[in-house]
Amino acid sequence: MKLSTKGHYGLKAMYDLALHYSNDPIPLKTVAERQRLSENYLEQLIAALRKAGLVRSVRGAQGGYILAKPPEEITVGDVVRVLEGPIAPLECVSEEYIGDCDQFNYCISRNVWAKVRDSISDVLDSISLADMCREAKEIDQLRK
Amino acid sequence: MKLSTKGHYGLKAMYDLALHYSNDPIPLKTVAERQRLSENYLEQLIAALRKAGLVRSVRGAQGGYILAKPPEEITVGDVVRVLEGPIAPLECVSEEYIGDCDQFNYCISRNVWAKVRDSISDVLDSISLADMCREAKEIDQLRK
DNA sequence: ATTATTCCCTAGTTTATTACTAGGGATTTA
DNA sequence: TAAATCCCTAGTAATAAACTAGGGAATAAT
Repeated sequence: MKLSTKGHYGLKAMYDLALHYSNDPIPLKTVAERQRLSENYLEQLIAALRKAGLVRSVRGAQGGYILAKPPEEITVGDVVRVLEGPIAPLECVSEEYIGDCDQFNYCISRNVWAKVRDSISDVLDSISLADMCREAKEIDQLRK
Repeated sequence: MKLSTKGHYGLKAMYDLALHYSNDPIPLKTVAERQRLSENYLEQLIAALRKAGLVRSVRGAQGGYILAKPPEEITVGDVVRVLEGPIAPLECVSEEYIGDCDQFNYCISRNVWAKVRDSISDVLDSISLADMCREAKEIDQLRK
């Protein structure tokens, strides 16, 4: 029952872009350093996020990445779905499943995984990047 | 974001044992046939479940497996934890984590996965094998 | 113009895991 | 004693994860 690092790293990157959200693009190198991630690897992840329309890129010197929408309008679910594929603990509970499982319609254990999927989706879709930034601020307050 | 087949197959087997729960043990061969699983593979899974105390085994002819407790007292969470390890979308949100992540205490994305973990746990712990049997019966009723 | 910066793309690599298969031994009932 | 059954270990093929490496294309600053 595991996530890959893709979702985790990708979310960290998006969170970083949200924390520093402005009109100026942020170079990936900066993000990678701040979040301590491999830049080359992160490149691959953010490419997927760009193709999905969650970030915009600006090429050339002084270039970088910016969120395509304000942090309030991007949820963790959006990010995770791009990087990890559809949320589905098992293939056959994916919304996109076109399968050949002969027990499809009366598989009881399948119903269990469908419930799990729904609860994961609910959580991920209920948290925006802005929520994460807010939480970070609160934690910072408590420290002082 | 995937489960392995272990959890799925193992749950199917436990569900099968629950459906046919009585004083007599059920040979694994029967379970494997009914649930269409590889017997050899299932052996490995049920060995883990036995060591965890969820099923009892009876050796020799007329032997087989029986649930160690009535279906009401075994949850899906019990089964899944044995086969998939602790419920944790990421290592560092496992209860058992003894780690070296330097951002441990202020990693915001980690908090997200902790929420996911809790919601998965809630779902899995709220469903017993008996619940699954009941659901199967209801579906069967609707069909008639 | 040129150089430095940055995004962009693809291919290769290492390691681990998954999902088995295979086969033999131990135990018990008929 | 034979058949049924659990029990255990080792091997294996395929896949995916998590990168590394390196070069090309676009743009801004000089």
